[in-house]
Amino acid sequence: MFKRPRGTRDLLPKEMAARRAVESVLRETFERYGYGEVQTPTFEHLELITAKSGDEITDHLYDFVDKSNRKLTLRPELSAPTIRLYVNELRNRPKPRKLYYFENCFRYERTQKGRYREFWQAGVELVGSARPEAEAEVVALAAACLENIGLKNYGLTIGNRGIFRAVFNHYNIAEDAQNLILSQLDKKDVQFADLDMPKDAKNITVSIIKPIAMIKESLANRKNIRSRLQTILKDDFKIIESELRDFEEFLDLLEGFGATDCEIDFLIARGLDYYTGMVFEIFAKEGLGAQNQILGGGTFSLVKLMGGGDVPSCGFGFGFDRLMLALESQGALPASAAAPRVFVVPETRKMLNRAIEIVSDLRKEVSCELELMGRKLGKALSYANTEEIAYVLIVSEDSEGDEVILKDMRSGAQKTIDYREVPDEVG
RNA sequence: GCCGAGGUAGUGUAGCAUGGCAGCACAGGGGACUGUGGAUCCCCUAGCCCGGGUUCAAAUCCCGGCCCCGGCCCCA
Repeated sequence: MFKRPRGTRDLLPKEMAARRAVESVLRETFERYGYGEVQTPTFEHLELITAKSGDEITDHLYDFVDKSNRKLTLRPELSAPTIRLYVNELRNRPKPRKLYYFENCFRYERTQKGRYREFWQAGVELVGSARPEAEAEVVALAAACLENIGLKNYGLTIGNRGIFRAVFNHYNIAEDAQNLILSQLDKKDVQFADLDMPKDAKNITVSIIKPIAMIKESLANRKNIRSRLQTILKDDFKIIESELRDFEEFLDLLEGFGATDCEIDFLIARGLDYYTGMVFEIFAKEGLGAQNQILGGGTFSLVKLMGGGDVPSCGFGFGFDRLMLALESQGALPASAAAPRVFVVPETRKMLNRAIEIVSDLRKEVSCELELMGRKLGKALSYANTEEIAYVLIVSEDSEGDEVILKDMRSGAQKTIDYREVPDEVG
Protein backbone atom coordinates (compact mmCIF):
# COMPACT_ATOMS: atom_id res chain seq x y z
CA MET A 1 0.00 0.00 0.00
CA PHE A 2 1.28 3.38 -0.96
CA LYS A 3 0.40 6.34 1.13
CA ARG A 4 0.10 9.97 0.29
CA PRO A 5 3.09 12.15 1.05
CA ARG A 6 2.64 14.08 4.23
CA GLY A 7 0.61 17.22 3.96
CA THR A 8 -1.08 16.23 0.71
CA ARG A 9 -4.68 15.25 0.18
CA ASP A 10 -6.73 13.03 -2.06
CA LEU A 11 -9.84 14.84 -3.15
CA LEU A 12 -12.86 12.66 -3.84
CA PRO A 13 -15.64 13.35 -6.34
CA LYS A 14 -18.02 14.89 -3.86
CA GLU A 15 -15.39 17.17 -2.44
CA MET A 16 -14.10 18.09 -5.89
CA ALA A 17 -17.58 19.01 -7.05
CA ALA A 18 -17.89 21.46 -4.17
CA ARG A 19 -14.40 22.83 -4.76
CA ARG A 20 -15.05 23.32 -8.46
CA ALA A 21 -18.33 25.07 -7.72
CA VAL A 22 -16.63 27.52 -5.37
CA GLU A 23 -13.74 27.91 -7.76
CA SER A 24 -16.04 28.92 -10.58
CA VAL A 25 -17.75 31.52 -8.41
CA LEU A 26 -14.33 33.01 -7.67
CA ARG A 27 -13.37 32.98 -11.34
CA GLU A 28 -16.63 34.59 -12.38
CA THR A 29 -16.27 37.29 -9.75
CA PHE A 30 -12.68 38.05 -10.75
CA GLU A 31 -13.76 38.26 -14.37
CA ARG A 32 -16.68 40.55 -13.53
CA TYR A 33 -14.12 42.97 -12.18
CA GLY A 34 -12.11 42.73 -15.37
CA TYR A 35 -9.34 40.34 -14.38
CA GLY A 36 -7.89 37.85 -16.83
CA GLU A 37 -6.48 34.51 -15.81
CA VAL A 38 -2.80 33.74 -16.07
CA GLN A 39 -0.92 30.54 -15.46
CA THR A 40 2.69 30.36 -14.41
CA PRO A 41 4.96 27.32 -14.10
CA THR A 42 4.63 24.93 -11.19
CA PHE A 43 8.32 25.46 -10.49
CA GLU A 44 10.44 28.57 -10.73
CA HIS A 45 14.05 29.54 -10.28
CA LEU A 46 14.86 29.51 -6.60
CA GLU A 47 16.21 33.04 -6.87
CA LEU A 48 12.79 34.39 -7.82
CA ILE A 49 11.37 33.26 -4.53
CA THR A 50 14.35 34.21 -2.39
CA ALA A 51 14.43 37.65 -4.02
CA LYS A 52 10.97 38.23 -2.67
CA SER A 53 11.08 36.49 0.66
CA GLY A 54 14.71 36.21 1.65
CA ASP A 55 17.10 33.27 1.85
CA GLU A 56 15.65 31.94 5.09
CA ILE A 57 12.49 30.76 3.44
CA THR A 58 14.35 27.97 1.68
CA ASP A 59 13.68 26.06 4.89
CA HIS A 60 10.05 26.05 3.87
CA LEU A 61 10.49 25.35 0.17
CA TYR A 62 10.33 22.25 -1.94
CA ASP A 63 13.50 23.24 -3.73
CA PHE A 64 15.65 20.99 -5.83
CA VAL A 65 18.46 20.89 -8.34
CA ASP A 66 17.61 19.62 -11.80
CA LYS A 67 19.80 17.45 -14.02
CA SER A 68 21.54 20.54 -15.39
CA ASN A 69 22.22 21.84 -11.89
CA ARG A 70 19.64 24.58 -12.02
CA LYS A 71 18.39 25.59 -8.61
CA LEU A 72 14.62 25.41 -8.78
CA THR A 73 11.72 25.28 -6.41
CA LEU A 74 8.06 24.38 -6.48
CA ARG A 75 6.22 27.67 -6.13
CA PRO A 76 5.32 28.47 -2.53
CA GLU A 77 2.93 31.23 -3.55
CA LEU A 78 1.75 32.98 -6.66
CA SER A 79 2.28 36.68 -6.38
CA ALA A 80 6.00 36.64 -7.14
CA PRO A 81 5.50 34.38 -10.21
CA THR A 82 2.59 36.51 -11.39
CA ILE A 83 4.60 39.71 -11.06
CA ARG A 84 7.50 38.00 -12.83
CA LEU A 85 5.10 37.15 -15.63
CA TYR A 86 4.00 40.76 -15.71
CA VAL A 87 7.58 42.02 -15.96
CA ASN A 88 8.49 39.44 -18.60
CA GLU A 89 5.44 39.75 -20.81
CA LEU A 90 3.19 42.65 -19.98
CA ARG A 91 5.15 45.60 -18.73
CA ASN A 92 4.63 47.61 -21.87
CA ARG A 93 0.90 47.06 -21.96
CA PRO A 94 -1.47 49.78 -20.80
CA LYS A 95 -1.98 50.01 -17.08
CA PRO A 96 -3.51 48.74 -15.02
CA ARG A 97 -2.99 45.07 -15.83
CA LYS A 98 -5.53 43.00 -13.97
CA LEU A 99 -4.43 39.41 -13.55
CA TYR A 100 -5.85 36.53 -11.60
CA TYR A 101 -4.65 33.05 -10.78
CA PHE A 102 -5.93 29.84 -9.32
CA GLU A 103 -3.20 27.27 -8.76
CA ASN A 104 -1.64 24.87 -6.32
CA CYS A 105 1.38 25.86 -4.26
CA PHE A 106 3.85 23.95 -2.12
CA ARG A 107 5.43 24.66 1.20
CA TYR A 108 7.48 22.40 3.40
CA GLU A 109 5.86 23.04 6.77
CA ARG A 110 4.36 21.24 9.70
CA THR A 111 0.80 20.45 8.91
CA GLN A 112 -2.06 21.85 10.93
CA LYS A 113 -5.73 22.39 10.45
CA GLY A 114 -5.96 24.47 7.30
CA ARG A 115 -2.27 24.10 6.58
CA TYR A 116 -1.09 21.59 4.04
CA ARG A 117 2.07 21.06 2.09
CA GLU A 118 0.18 21.29 -1.16
CA PHE A 119 -2.55 23.88 -1.13
CA TRP A 120 -4.44 26.08 -3.52
CA GLN A 121 -4.36 29.83 -3.86
CA ALA A 122 -6.76 32.04 -5.75
CA GLY A 123 -5.86 35.66 -6.10
CA VAL A 124 -5.56 38.80 -8.14
CA GLU A 125 -2.86 41.33 -8.88
CA LEU A 126 -3.77 44.79 -10.06
CA VAL A 127 -0.49 46.01 -11.50
CA GLY A 128 0.18 49.64 -12.18
CA SER A 129 -1.93 51.52 -9.70
CA ALA A 130 -1.84 52.08 -5.99
CA ARG A 131 -4.31 54.92 -6.06
CA PRO A 132 -6.97 54.87 -3.36
CA GLU A 133 -9.66 53.87 -5.83
CA ALA A 134 -7.57 50.92 -7.01
CA GLU A 135 -6.97 49.77 -3.45
CA ALA A 136 -10.63 50.21 -2.61
CA GLU A 137 -11.74 48.18 -5.60
CA VAL A 138 -9.35 45.38 -4.75
CA VAL A 139 -10.71 45.13 -1.21
CA ALA A 140 -14.24 45.37 -2.54
CA LEU A 141 -13.49 42.51 -4.92
CA ALA A 142 -12.32 40.32 -2.06
CA ALA A 143 -15.52 41.07 -0.17
CA ALA A 144 -17.61 40.43 -3.29
CA CYS A 145 -16.01 37.00 -3.63
CA LEU A 146 -17.13 36.02 -0.16
CA GLU A 147 -20.56 37.53 -0.73
CA ASN A 148 -21.00 35.51 -3.92
CA ILE A 149 -19.72 32.34 -2.34
CA GLY A 150 -22.01 32.79 0.63
CA LEU A 151 -19.44 32.81 3.41
CA LYS A 152 -20.99 34.57 6.37
CA ASN A 153 -19.00 34.62 9.52
CA TYR A 154 -15.80 36.37 8.60
CA GLY A 155 -13.89 39.47 9.61
CA LEU A 156 -12.21 42.00 7.36
CA THR A 157 -9.32 43.92 8.87
CA ILE A 158 -7.51 46.75 7.17
CA GLY A 159 -4.20 48.26 8.12
CA ASN A 160 -1.61 50.52 6.66
CA ARG A 161 2.10 50.12 6.38
CA GLY A 162 2.72 53.42 4.68
CA ILE A 163 2.23 55.31 7.89
CA PHE A 164 4.76 53.18 9.74
CA ARG A 165 7.08 53.51 6.80
CA ALA A 166 6.86 57.30 6.86
CA VAL A 167 7.66 57.32 10.57
CA PHE A 168 10.60 54.98 10.13
CA ASN A 169 11.98 57.00 7.27
CA HIS A 170 11.64 60.24 9.14
CA TYR A 171 13.66 58.86 12.03
CA ASN A 172 16.18 57.10 9.79
CA ILE A 173 15.55 53.69 11.27
CA ALA A 174 17.41 51.00 9.41
CA GLU A 175 15.50 48.44 7.39
CA ASP A 176 16.57 45.55 9.60
CA ALA A 177 15.26 47.29 12.68
CA GLN A 178 12.02 48.18 10.87
CA ASN A 179 11.36 44.58 9.97
CA LEU A 180 12.22 43.40 13.44
CA ILE A 181 9.88 45.90 15.03
CA LEU A 182 7.00 45.19 12.69
CA SER A 183 7.38 41.45 13.06
CA GLN A 184 7.30 41.73 16.86
CA LEU A 185 4.38 44.13 17.13
CA ASP A 186 1.62 41.57 17.31
CA LYS A 187 3.43 39.31 19.74
CA LYS A 188 2.34 39.25 23.30
CA ASP A 189 4.90 39.79 26.04
CA VAL A 190 7.50 41.37 23.81
CA GLN A 191 9.68 43.86 25.63
CA PHE A 192 10.98 46.16 22.95
CA ALA A 193 13.73 47.31 25.29
CA ASP A 194 15.19 43.80 25.10
CA LEU A 195 15.37 43.64 21.34
CA ASP A 196 18.68 44.00 19.63
CA MET A 197 18.51 47.37 17.86
CA PRO A 198 19.59 50.99 18.29
CA LYS A 199 18.28 52.84 21.29
CA ASP A 200 16.51 55.53 19.30
CA ALA A 201 14.63 52.84 17.36
CA LYS A 202 13.45 51.43 20.67
CA ASN A 203 12.33 54.83 21.84
CA ILE A 204 10.40 55.46 18.64
CA THR A 205 8.83 52.04 18.92
CA VAL A 206 7.59 52.62 22.42
CA SER A 207 6.49 56.22 21.98
CA ILE A 208 5.06 56.11 18.46
CA ILE A 209 4.97 52.77 16.65
CA LYS A 210 3.34 50.74 19.35
CA PRO A 211 0.68 53.34 20.16
CA ILE A 212 -0.18 53.51 16.45
CA ALA A 213 -0.36 49.73 16.34
CA MET A 214 -2.89 49.84 19.15
CA ILE A 215 -5.32 51.95 17.13
CA LYS A 216 -8.45 50.04 16.27
CA GLU A 217 -11.50 51.66 14.77
CA SER A 218 -14.48 50.48 12.78
CA LEU A 219 -14.89 51.84 9.29
CA ALA A 220 -17.80 53.94 10.51
CA ASN A 221 -15.62 55.57 13.17
CA ARG A 222 -12.65 56.10 10.91
CA LYS A 223 -12.68 59.85 11.58
CA ASN A 224 -11.15 59.09 14.97
CA ILE A 225 -7.98 57.81 13.38
CA ARG A 226 -6.74 61.26 12.45
CA SER A 227 -7.15 62.66 15.95
CA ARG A 228 -5.57 59.64 17.55
CA LEU A 229 -2.58 59.90 15.25
CA GLN A 230 -2.32 63.59 16.05
CA THR A 231 -2.26 62.80 19.75
CA ILE A 232 0.48 60.24 19.29
CA LEU A 233 2.64 62.15 16.84
CA LYS A 234 2.04 65.72 18.02
CA ASP A 235 4.33 68.04 16.06
CA ASP A 236 5.53 65.19 13.88
CA PHE A 237 2.04 64.58 12.55
CA LYS A 238 2.96 66.24 9.25
CA ILE A 239 5.35 63.41 8.36
CA ILE A 240 2.47 61.04 7.84
CA GLU A 241 -0.11 63.49 6.63
CA SER A 242 0.16 62.62 2.96
CA GLU A 243 -0.01 58.89 3.67
CA LEU A 244 -2.95 59.42 5.97
CA ARG A 245 -4.82 61.47 3.42
CA ASP A 246 -4.51 58.69 0.85
CA PHE A 247 -5.60 56.17 3.43
CA GLU A 248 -8.62 58.23 4.41
CA GLU A 249 -9.60 58.61 0.80
CA PHE A 250 -9.23 54.88 0.32
CA LEU A 251 -11.52 54.26 3.29
CA ASP A 252 -14.11 56.71 1.98
CA LEU A 253 -14.04 55.04 -1.42
CA LEU A 254 -14.22 51.63 0.16
CA GLU A 255 -17.44 52.64 1.83
CA GLY A 256 -18.63 53.82 -1.56
CA PHE A 257 -17.96 50.34 -2.91
CA GLY A 258 -20.34 49.05 -0.31
CA ALA A 259 -18.03 47.79 2.42
CA THR A 260 -19.36 48.65 5.83
CA ASP A 261 -18.40 45.95 8.22
CA CYS A 262 -14.67 46.09 8.65
CA GLU A 263 -12.14 47.10 11.20
CA ILE A 264 -9.12 49.30 10.82
CA ASP A 265 -6.22 47.93 12.78
CA PHE A 266 -2.68 49.15 12.31
CA LEU A 267 -1.37 45.99 13.87
CA ILE A 268 -1.96 44.27 10.56
CA ALA A 269 1.57 44.94 9.48
CA ARG A 270 2.11 41.77 7.49
CA GLY A 271 5.82 41.68 8.23
CA LEU A 272 6.91 41.80 4.62
CA ASP A 273 8.84 44.80 3.55
CA TYR A 274 7.47 44.88 0.03
CA TYR A 275 4.09 46.00 1.33
CA THR A 276 4.09 49.76 1.04
CA GLY A 277 0.64 51.06 1.89
CA MET A 278 -2.72 49.52 2.59
CA VAL A 279 -2.73 45.95 3.84
CA PHE A 280 -5.73 43.81 4.61
CA GLU A 281 -6.71 40.37 5.69
CA ILE A 282 -9.82 38.33 6.08
CA PHE A 283 -10.23 35.67 8.69
CA ALA A 284 -12.91 33.10 9.37
CA LYS A 285 -14.58 33.40 12.75
CA GLU A 286 -15.38 29.72 12.95
CA GLY A 287 -14.43 26.39 11.47
CA LEU A 288 -10.70 26.92 11.39
CA GLY A 289 -8.18 26.46 14.15
CA ALA A 290 -5.11 28.54 14.70
CA GLN A 291 -4.76 29.06 10.95
CA ASN A 292 -7.90 31.09 10.47
CA GLN A 293 -6.71 33.63 7.95
CA ILE A 294 -8.34 33.01 4.60
CA LEU A 295 -7.04 35.98 2.67
CA GLY A 296 -4.17 38.42 2.78
CA GLY A 297 -3.30 41.28 0.52
CA GLY A 298 -2.39 44.88 0.10
CA THR A 299 -0.39 47.39 -1.83
CA PHE A 300 3.15 46.43 -2.64
CA SER A 301 6.15 47.18 -4.77
CA LEU A 302 7.15 43.81 -6.07
CA VAL A 303 7.64 44.77 -9.67
CA LYS A 304 10.89 46.51 -8.83
CA LEU A 305 12.14 43.42 -7.03
CA MET A 306 11.41 41.39 -10.13
CA GLY A 307 13.46 43.83 -12.16
CA GLY A 308 10.71 45.86 -13.72
CA GLY A 309 10.86 49.43 -12.54
CA ASP A 310 8.94 51.11 -9.81
CA VAL A 311 5.40 50.07 -10.62
CA PRO A 312 3.00 50.05 -7.69
CA SER A 313 0.60 47.17 -7.42
CA CYS A 314 -2.16 45.88 -5.33
CA GLY A 315 -3.55 42.42 -4.85
CA PHE A 316 -4.63 39.61 -2.61
CA GLY A 317 -4.53 35.86 -2.31
CA PHE A 318 -7.17 33.53 -0.97
CA GLY A 319 -6.20 30.39 0.86
CA PHE A 320 -8.65 28.31 -1.08
CA ASP A 321 -8.50 25.25 1.19
CA ARG A 322 -9.22 27.33 4.25
CA LEU A 323 -12.07 28.98 2.44
CA MET A 324 -13.54 25.53 1.83
CA LEU A 325 -13.08 24.56 5.48
CA ALA A 326 -14.82 27.73 6.61
CA LEU A 327 -17.69 27.12 4.20
CA GLU A 328 -18.01 23.54 5.32
CA SER A 329 -18.23 24.50 8.98
CA GLN A 330 -21.05 26.89 8.12
CA GLY A 331 -22.87 24.22 6.18
CA ALA A 332 -22.57 26.49 3.17
CA LEU A 333 -20.95 24.09 0.74
CA PRO A 334 -22.60 24.12 -2.65
CA ALA A 335 -24.73 21.09 -3.35
CA SER A 336 -23.13 18.51 -5.55
CA ALA A 337 -24.75 17.98 -8.92
CA ALA A 338 -22.27 15.38 -10.04
CA ALA A 339 -24.38 12.23 -9.64
CA PRO A 340 -25.96 10.90 -12.83
CA ARG A 341 -29.66 11.50 -12.93
CA VAL A 342 -30.57 8.39 -14.94
CA PHE A 343 -29.51 4.79 -14.48
CA VAL A 344 -30.15 2.55 -17.46
CA VAL A 345 -30.73 -1.11 -16.60
CA PRO A 346 -31.45 -3.95 -19.01
CA GLU A 347 -34.11 -6.15 -17.49
CA THR A 348 -32.34 -9.20 -18.83
CA ARG A 349 -28.95 -9.87 -20.33
CA LYS A 350 -30.65 -10.14 -23.69
CA MET A 351 -31.57 -6.49 -23.57
CA LEU A 352 -28.00 -5.27 -22.94
CA ASN A 353 -27.30 -4.23 -26.51
CA ARG A 354 -30.55 -2.32 -26.69
CA ALA A 355 -29.70 -0.63 -23.38
CA ILE A 356 -26.35 0.42 -24.79
CA GLU A 357 -28.02 1.96 -27.83
CA ILE A 358 -30.40 3.86 -25.63
CA VAL A 359 -27.82 5.08 -23.14
CA SER A 360 -25.55 6.24 -25.94
CA ASP A 361 -28.36 8.26 -27.42
CA LEU A 362 -29.50 9.72 -24.12
CA ARG A 363 -25.99 10.82 -23.19
CA LYS A 364 -26.23 13.48 -25.88
CA GLU A 365 -28.60 15.26 -23.52
CA VAL A 366 -28.48 13.92 -19.98
CA SER A 367 -26.00 12.37 -17.59
CA CYS A 368 -26.63 8.63 -17.67
CA GLU A 369 -25.14 5.63 -16.04
CA LEU A 370 -25.37 2.11 -17.48
CA GLU A 371 -25.56 -1.02 -15.33
CA LEU A 372 -22.05 -2.46 -15.74
CA MET A 373 -22.01 -5.12 -13.05
CA GLY A 374 -24.42 -7.56 -14.65
CA ARG A 375 -26.70 -7.14 -11.67
CA LYS A 376 -30.21 -8.35 -11.69
CA LEU A 377 -32.94 -5.78 -11.64
CA GLY A 378 -33.53 -5.89 -7.90
CA LYS A 379 -29.88 -5.34 -7.06
CA ALA A 380 -29.61 -2.67 -9.70
CA LEU A 381 -32.48 -0.76 -8.12
CA SER A 382 -30.86 -1.16 -4.76
CA TYR A 383 -27.68 0.32 -6.17
CA ALA A 384 -29.56 3.25 -7.68
CA ASN A 385 -31.14 3.80 -4.33
CA THR A 386 -27.93 3.96 -2.34
CA GLU A 387 -26.30 6.11 -5.00
CA GLU A 388 -29.26 8.47 -4.87
CA ILE A 389 -29.84 8.31 -8.59
CA ALA A 390 -33.14 10.01 -9.30
CA TYR A 391 -34.41 7.84 -12.16
CA VAL A 392 -33.99 4.28 -13.33
CA LEU A 393 -34.72 3.46 -16.92
CA ILE A 394 -35.60 -0.20 -17.36
CA VAL A 395 -35.11 -1.72 -20.78
CA SER A 396 -37.67 -4.51 -20.75
CA GLU A 397 -38.24 -7.38 -23.10
CA ASP A 398 -41.92 -6.65 -22.97
CA SER A 399 -41.55 -3.10 -24.22
CA GLU A 400 -42.29 -2.35 -27.83
CA GLY A 401 -40.20 -0.24 -30.18
CA ASP A 402 -38.54 2.65 -28.38
CA GLU A 403 -40.55 2.19 -25.24
CA VAL A 404 -38.82 1.96 -21.92
CA ILE A 405 -39.95 1.96 -18.33
CA LEU A 406 -38.96 5.11 -16.47
CA LYS A 407 -39.06 4.76 -12.73
CA ASP A 408 -38.93 7.70 -10.37
CA MET A 409 -36.89 6.41 -7.44
CA ARG A 410 -38.20 8.97 -5.02
CA SER A 411 -41.89 8.25 -5.48
CA GLY A 412 -41.59 4.73 -6.81
CA ALA A 413 -43.95 5.61 -9.63
CA GLN A 414 -43.13 4.33 -13.06
CA LYS A 415 -44.47 4.65 -16.53
CA THR A 416 -43.82 3.37 -20.01
CA ILE A 417 -42.63 6.06 -22.39
CA ASP A 418 -40.59 6.54 -25.54
CA TYR A 419 -36.99 6.79 -24.36
CA ARG A 420 -36.53 10.00 -26.37
CA GLU A 421 -38.89 11.69 -23.95
CA VAL A 422 -36.65 10.84 -21.01
CA PRO A 423 -34.57 14.05 -21.08
CA ASP A 424 -37.75 16.12 -20.77
CA GLU A 425 -39.18 13.84 -18.10
CA VAL A 426 -36.11 14.01 -15.87
CA GLY A 427 -35.23 17.63 -16.66
C1' G B 1 12.52 22.32 14.94
C1' C B 2 9.19 21.75 19.51
C1' C B 3 4.67 20.10 22.68
C1' G B 4 0.32 17.00 23.28
C1' A B 5 -3.32 13.22 21.69
C1' G B 6 -3.78 9.20 18.42
C1' G B 7 -3.02 4.85 14.47
C1' U B 8 -7.37 -2.38 14.69
C1' A B 9 -11.15 -4.48 7.33
C1' G B 10 -13.26 0.81 2.73
C1' U B 11 -15.78 3.66 7.10
C1' G B 12 -16.89 3.73 12.41
C1' U B 13 -15.45 0.92 16.45
C1' A B 14 -14.59 -3.45 20.59
C1' G B 15 -10.31 -5.73 22.45
C1' C B 16 -5.04 -2.90 25.26
C1' A B 17 -5.06 -1.51 32.20
C1' U B 18 -4.10 -7.46 33.89
C1' G B 19 -0.15 -10.52 26.92
C1' G B 20 -3.41 -16.28 25.34
C1' C B 21 -8.02 -18.20 18.57
C1' A B 22 -9.18 -10.21 16.31
C1' G B 23 -14.92 -9.32 17.27
C1' C B 24 -19.16 -5.99 15.96
C1' A B 25 -21.85 -2.47 12.82
C1' C B 26 -22.21 -0.12 8.26
C1' A B 27 -20.39 -0.32 3.29
C1' G B 28 -18.93 -3.73 -0.85
C1' G B 29 -19.66 -8.67 -3.84
C1' G B 30 -22.81 -13.10 -4.31
C1' G B 31 -27.33 -15.62 -3.08
C1' A B 32 -32.59 -16.59 -0.97
C1' C B 33 -37.41 -14.10 -1.12
C1' U B 34 -37.74 -17.64 -8.70
C1' G B 35 -36.14 -11.36 -12.34
C1' U B 36 -39.02 -3.81 -9.53
C1' G B 37 -35.25 -0.73 -4.62
C1' G B 38 -34.93 0.89 0.84
C1' A B 39 -37.04 -4.89 4.85
C1' U B 40 -35.31 -9.83 6.47
C1' C B 41 -32.01 -14.07 6.18
C1' C B 42 -27.43 -16.77 4.43
C1' C B 43 -22.47 -16.77 2.31
C1' C B 44 -18.09 -14.19 0.74
C1' U B 45 -14.32 -10.22 0.46
C1' A B 46 -11.48 -7.33 3.78
C1' G B 47 -7.81 -5.32 9.24
C1' C B 48 -3.95 -4.92 14.18
C1' C B 49 0.93 1.65 10.51
C1' C B 50 6.27 -0.15 9.84
C1' G B 51 10.78 -2.23 12.00
C1' G B 52 13.25 -4.06 16.11
C1' G B 53 13.07 -5.93 21.35
C1' U B 54 10.92 -8.68 25.75
C1' U B 55 8.10 -13.42 26.03
C1' C B 56 6.46 -20.19 25.31
C1' A B 57 3.04 -16.47 23.35
C1' A B 58 2.42 -9.31 21.48
C1' A B 59 -3.08 -5.62 18.59
C1' U B 60 -1.87 -5.48 23.92
C1' C B 61 4.46 -4.38 27.19
C1' C B 62 9.39 -1.64 25.66
C1' C B 63 12.44 1.15 21.90
C1' G B 64 12.89 3.52 17.16
C1' G B 65 10.60 5.20 12.79
C1' C B 66 6.40 6.61 9.74
C1' C B 67 1.64 8.61 9.38
C1' C B 68 -2.49 11.38 11.31
C1' C B 69 -5.07 15.17 14.47
C1' G B 70 -4.55 19.65 17.46
C1' G B 71 -1.21 23.37 19.09
C1' C B 72 3.79 26.26 19.33
C1' C B 73 7.42 28.49 15.97
C1' C B 74 6.59 30.27 11.24
C1' C B 75 3.07 31.93 8.04
C1' A B 76 5.54 34.78 1.65
